[in-house]
Amino acid sequence: MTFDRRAHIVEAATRSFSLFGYKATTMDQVAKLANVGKGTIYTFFKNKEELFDEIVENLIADMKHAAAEAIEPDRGFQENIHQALYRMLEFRKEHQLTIKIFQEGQEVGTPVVQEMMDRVEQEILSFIEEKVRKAIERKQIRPCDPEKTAFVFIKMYISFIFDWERKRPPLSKEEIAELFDLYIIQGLSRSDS
Amino acid sequence: MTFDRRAHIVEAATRSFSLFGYKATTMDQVAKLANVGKGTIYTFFKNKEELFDEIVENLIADMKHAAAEAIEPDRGFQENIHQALYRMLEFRKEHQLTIKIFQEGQEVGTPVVQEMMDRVEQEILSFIEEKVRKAIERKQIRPCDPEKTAFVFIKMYISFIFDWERKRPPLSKEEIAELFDLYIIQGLSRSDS
DNA sequence: CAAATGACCAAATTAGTATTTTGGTCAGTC
DNA sequence: GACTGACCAAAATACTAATTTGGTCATTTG
Repeated sequence: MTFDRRAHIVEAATRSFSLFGYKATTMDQVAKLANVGKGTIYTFFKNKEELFDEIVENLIADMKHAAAEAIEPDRGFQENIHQALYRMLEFRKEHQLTIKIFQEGQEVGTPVVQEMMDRVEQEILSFIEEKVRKAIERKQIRPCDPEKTAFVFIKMYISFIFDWERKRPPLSKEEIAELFDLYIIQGLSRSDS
Repeated sequence: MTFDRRAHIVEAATRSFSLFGYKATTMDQVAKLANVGKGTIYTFFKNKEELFDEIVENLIADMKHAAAEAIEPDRGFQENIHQALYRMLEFRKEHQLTIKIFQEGQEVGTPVVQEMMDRVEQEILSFIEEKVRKAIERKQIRPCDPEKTAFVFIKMYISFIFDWERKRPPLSKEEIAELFDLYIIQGLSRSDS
């Protein structure tokens, strides 16, 4: 009957953070949701922030997993990058927890939450940077600074997925792939017909 | 002795908005700074927002002027776009009023101020969009959707000028020009040596 | 006796309120 | 009749009381 208490706590906290965000989640509430005395939480986690840390760590792992799944070795660099980036940002856009977190980080500005946002973004960056590095090695793309390149890729996708549709009809996944190809891969030069 | 009262008011208000932002600027203060009774302001402007409107309109005009100055017909499209975009974002970054406004819009979220931010961004977009349209006509670049293209240009420059240097050493004007050339104009395909 | 608990506490938040300030008006001045 | 500043309702702020919160630890429980 006595399930793994730690797992219960993490599960309950994940649900609460997803539903109410970081600030509005109280340790009392987590304890009740987890059917556990409040003190018990503190035998597994030093404090609220560390509990949140672990949950974000899980989230990042899930997101990386989703991105990795989107990649298929026999497809080209371009197609893989598109699938992976789209997947990660879709993830960020659809999962309750990321929605709440990014929202809270932006409008309330909780420092703990902002750190986590940065962590998530940094993780996406590393993932893409690695792919770019490999593509350069394999001469699939022109040589370039992998960090700046990954940075540009991500900023472009975020712009298309989040910013563009704040005042315009959203772009489909295919449209975004085309734009990525046109602007970043092909380039605008050479008006050859 | 009795200078143009309206001009005085605008001048005083500009100074106050630049110094304290929209919310923290009071009509009493503007009146005092302009050496004018408070009621007088309301003979020229319906309310605080309209006064602010006019000042932002001036700001936009100045910014467009700066951008237009950066353009020289005998230089290529690429160089001109770079100079114009850089100039506008530099303007936004250096002018007391834009700094205050964008800051207040972000952290306090005053609706009036956010509208103005949007207005400024929309204006930059139109300016660039027009340049892109002309470049396509003249076959200086590959055919493409001018709005999306202008959007990408701006997002990329904002990323490089504002976002990149939040956690990394800033990029020089030349570096940004090179990156713009590499990613958008040339493209990453074809690893020709 | 080790693991779990919840009453407990200082510190932080929030709710409630009195006070001040603000955008805007308009009767009166010059 | 252009201009003013005392005036007002509404909004913002400062202040305080009351509540809630993260975290602890003496006590209980299995």
